[in-house]
Amino acid sequence: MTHFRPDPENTRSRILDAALDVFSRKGYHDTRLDEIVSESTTSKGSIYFHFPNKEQLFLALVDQFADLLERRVTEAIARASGMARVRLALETVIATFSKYRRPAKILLVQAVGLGAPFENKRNAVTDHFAQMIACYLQEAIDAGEIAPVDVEVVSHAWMGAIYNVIVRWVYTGEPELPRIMAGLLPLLLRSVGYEEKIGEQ
Amino acid sequence: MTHFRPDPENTRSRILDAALDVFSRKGYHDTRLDEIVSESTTSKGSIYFHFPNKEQLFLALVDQFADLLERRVTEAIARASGMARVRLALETVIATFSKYRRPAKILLVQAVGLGAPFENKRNAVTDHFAQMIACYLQEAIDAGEIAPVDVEVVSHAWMGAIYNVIVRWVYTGEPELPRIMAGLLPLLLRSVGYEEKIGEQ
Amino acid sequence: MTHFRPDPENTRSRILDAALDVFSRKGYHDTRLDEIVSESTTSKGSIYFHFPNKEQLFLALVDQFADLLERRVTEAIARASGMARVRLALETVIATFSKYRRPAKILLVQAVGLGAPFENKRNAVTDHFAQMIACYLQEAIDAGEIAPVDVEVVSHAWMGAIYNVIVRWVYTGEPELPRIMAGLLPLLLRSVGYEEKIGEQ
Amino acid sequence: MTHFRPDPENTRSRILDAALDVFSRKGYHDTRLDEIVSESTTSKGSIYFHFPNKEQLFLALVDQFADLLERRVTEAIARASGMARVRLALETVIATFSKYRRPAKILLVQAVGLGAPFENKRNAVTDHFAQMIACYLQEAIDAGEIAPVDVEVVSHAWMGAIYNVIVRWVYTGEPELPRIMAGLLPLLLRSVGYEEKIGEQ
DNA sequence: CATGAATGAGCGTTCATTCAT
DNA sequence: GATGAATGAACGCTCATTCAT
Repeated sequence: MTHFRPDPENTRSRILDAALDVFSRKGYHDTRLDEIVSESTTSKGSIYFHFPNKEQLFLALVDQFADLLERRVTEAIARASGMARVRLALETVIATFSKYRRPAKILLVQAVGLGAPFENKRNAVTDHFAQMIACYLQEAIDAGEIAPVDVEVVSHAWMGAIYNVIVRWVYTGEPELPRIMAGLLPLLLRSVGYEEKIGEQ
Repeated sequence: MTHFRPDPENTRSRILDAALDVFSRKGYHDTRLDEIVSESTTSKGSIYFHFPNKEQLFLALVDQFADLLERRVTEAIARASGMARVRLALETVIATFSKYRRPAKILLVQAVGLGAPFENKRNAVTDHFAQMIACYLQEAIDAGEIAPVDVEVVSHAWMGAIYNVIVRWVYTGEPELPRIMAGLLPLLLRSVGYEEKIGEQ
Repeated sequence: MTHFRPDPENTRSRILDAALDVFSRKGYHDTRLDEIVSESTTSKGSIYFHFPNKEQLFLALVDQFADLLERRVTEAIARASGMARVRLALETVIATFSKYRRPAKILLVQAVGLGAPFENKRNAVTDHFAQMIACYLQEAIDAGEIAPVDVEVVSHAWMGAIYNVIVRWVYTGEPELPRIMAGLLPLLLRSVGYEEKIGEQ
Repeated sequence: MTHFRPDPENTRSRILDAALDVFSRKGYHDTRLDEIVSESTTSKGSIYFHFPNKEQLFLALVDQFADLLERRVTEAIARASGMARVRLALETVIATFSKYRRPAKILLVQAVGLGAPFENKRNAVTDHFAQMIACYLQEAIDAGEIAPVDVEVVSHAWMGAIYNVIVRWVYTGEPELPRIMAGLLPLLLRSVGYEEKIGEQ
């Protein structure tokens, strides 16, 4: 057999693309390496050249998306403060999940309930953003923008609220994104007694 | 002289107990039927006499807990109406998850990300309670107790909020249950503009 | 498929028989589990039910033969002493190798040059018998039957001499066993200055 | 300005050196081409430029050492005859094995038990020297230096004796070389009734 | 000549499921 | 009803070999 090499430098990307597709559709355990192989027009050997094993290939996808999420949020809140920053963080998380359906499904669904090496992954990402939000919330409380609340509980509740609505949207496509944006964000902010002024943003 | 005759229901229960224990600790895929066999002091054959296969054994546990949840909530809201009923429903869901740590873990974690035959299960349970809550919320809105909101978004956001806080508690034991109860419920109610009166249960 | 079970208790033996046959013909690495499966009229699962892995299956054969060798020699020398005992030990080793061609090939050829878990096996067996012989030789020296020699060197040289002649016989069938018996034993005994009396034994 | 042009023989040697090292340490099957690559600071392609495949690379080492052995023995016995020639041949074989520990291990251990293409190799080398010795022995018998013996059995027994003592020394370093030299050679010669005169080299 | 990414046939091992006892 | 030895399809992973650069 001749080695068809249409774009030598991109083998790794082609693998990641195919893996993202198959993993997000079938989940970790129902994904066969052979499916990724054929979908990526590479070979088993290539996968194992670029990734140590199936698990690490999966985790590479999760990490890749977690990093993207982090970057987006960090950029978004760069010049904001107080509740505006909280709002931007939440908004960016929702928007990013919405924009990247398949990575979102991998992080929020397929990475759940796996064994020890994975389990912490989703929780780690969640905790990271929850802590970030808790921190900003506390600042808003200290600044007197909102009344005191249990920021730890609030931040994790918010992450869960976002996750669940997004997961449902990932699966069913409902409710439509505008409705989510319009309904979810005010709901979260209202839960800490922060009413957005009409016409803002 | 009477022979020792094993109580059939007893065997089935021993299997379910062992399955609950192992599944909740290791998850669906990392659980070997052999582990359930040894933990239940039964046999492979017994498991396959009482359950058609591994999948159905797992689902039996999920169903069992979903039914319990349903019963508890139904009882709790029997004589209430309006936002009081909403409050009771949420409260009961949280309380029941808290009381049954391992079944909660199975429903909220281990049943996630499995193949088609499973994932409908978790989503079905979630949807069921979300719809129930959406329905009661709508009544409260119609009754003028709270301002109009997107009940579909709200109910799924609430379920997610509860799930995530509970999942974290299942894993880490934090925050302590009283704090969850004190922090989460008011948060959810406040998110639809419903302030509990001081002193109210 | 129905489970054909002609002799339920003998599955393990059938596996060992087939393994002995295939391993002795092809060597450890060139033996495929599938070949043992078909030759044993069992299944892959059965092999892994009775043995933890390929390596241990192979070692079971080696150990089995090493034990047999030990037993034979021990019985043979039970009531002898001095050089007569030495002679009997050597004779029994040669005779047993000759009688069990395939196990001999496994121990003397196929178990050589494998990785760490095996390597010591052949050496261990060799050392064991060499030490035994060295011990008896020393007694014969102390008793004045033969002149002093380096018993450590002698015993290992003897084992090697026997091994090599047997290995050649295993491969080529030459020289014929009587010639080996007639030529090898006197050679070894003469090497320590012990001449057998004509007509003895 | 002259370009740096790698000496082709140098590359080939580096590969052989690395191969000798790794093969002698890990054996044929446990050696990965990648290990030889890194140890030789060359590349996969280089190995396949200089050798047709792994097997031939291994055999090149065996042949190289067999040739050396042959040369040494031939030189040593050039001007001798009768039992003196036999003694010199044996002595040179032992001395050469002792001097080249790693090649000896490859020939005597790692080349054993491999598939058809190899095992003829080790056996061929053994047979070659055995026949050479058998031939010289026969001459000594014909010349009346020693009593008649089965030269075929004797020569293979001798090779085995030497091999086994050397193999043990290769693994354990025991017994020390002088003891081997002092003990093994007289033992072999005595086995055919040839007593060295005191004071003789 | 040298390089190393790419290939893919091949194999050991797992484990849910079956069924004779 | 209970038991556990037996089954075999299925899969992750290895590694010698190739060849475009």
